[in-house]
Amino acid sequence: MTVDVLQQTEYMTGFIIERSSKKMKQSFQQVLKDHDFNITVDQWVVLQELNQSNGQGQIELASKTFKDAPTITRIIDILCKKAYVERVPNPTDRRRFKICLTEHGEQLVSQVMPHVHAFRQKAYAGLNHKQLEQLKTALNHIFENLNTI
Amino acid sequence: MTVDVLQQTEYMTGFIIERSSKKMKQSFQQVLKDHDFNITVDQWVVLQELNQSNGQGQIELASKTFKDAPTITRIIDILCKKAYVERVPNPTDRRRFKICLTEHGEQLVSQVMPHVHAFRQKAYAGLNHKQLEQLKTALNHIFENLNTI
DNA sequence: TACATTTAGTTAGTAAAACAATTATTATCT
DNA sequence: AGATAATAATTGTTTTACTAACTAAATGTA
Repeated sequence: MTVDVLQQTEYMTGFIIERSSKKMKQSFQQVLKDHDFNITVDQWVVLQELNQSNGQGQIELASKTFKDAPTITRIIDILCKKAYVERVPNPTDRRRFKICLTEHGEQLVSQVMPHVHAFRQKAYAGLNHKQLEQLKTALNHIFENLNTI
Repeated sequence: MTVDVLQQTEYMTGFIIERSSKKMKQSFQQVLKDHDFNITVDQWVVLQELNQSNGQGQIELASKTFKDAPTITRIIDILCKKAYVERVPNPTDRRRFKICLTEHGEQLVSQVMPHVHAFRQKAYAGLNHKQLEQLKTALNHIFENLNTI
């Protein structure tokens, strides 16, 4: 293995990570569109996180979805307009809101979930548990390498 | 291994792919900023591709960088304003341009490259060649799973 | 040649990401 | 209590993603 080939390997890695990430987003967006769900993938990620833990503040949502506060503000704005969530004032801290799924939002989540499972089956087909674990380990390793202060 | 844990594994995988991809982009953007290179990561990707093969058309650039045509149009607009590239008319096809690095652009590329190499060393530290190959294989597998028509 | 189709690139509008700056509220610390 | 710092959320700006509609040029075909 020459140095040049190794450099090529490392060059391609960043591209391949970004490309697969983009493709997953594009592909699931197409699923949402095909079934006439009028939401984006990023809006879905927030809805799903609320479905797991309803009533979170925007800071917590930002952290769990790996988005920043302004992005969450705007996504919540849109989801409120669509009546999938509502900002409930937090009586113990008037800076905060509890972001809560509406009944309409809960219905949407339960309608989308089967398509999520089908999408994962398609995306990860041919990869066994060990391969998925190694994939996550390597990506988390890269993340931690770059997450230093 | 229960079904629930496997589902959890698969759930996290998409998040981890996106998170590491975002982190790489954010982290390299910080490198560019720290050294006062007034370009974005996406602009850099185009410059680097031109450095490898100068004079490509915009369609080819879009394909190689996994961006779409309108995005390439705007990135080229910006890079032209910054005088790093220029649109050279293609005499054999008047719809097309050859996108060419200027001398100024070539200088920028040669100044940025050392930081790219340092960034890769940091990002992939602790991962051996086999691990990087397996990482790429798994991600390409996912990409191909989703790339069907 | 004339007509339709394809291709390269641009333009416009909405959604999202990153960053900085700002406002309002709460917490902390003499 | 009063000044200061920290926190939650919003606003503004630039850039990118995606879609659709559009221009102009090239290609295919009757």
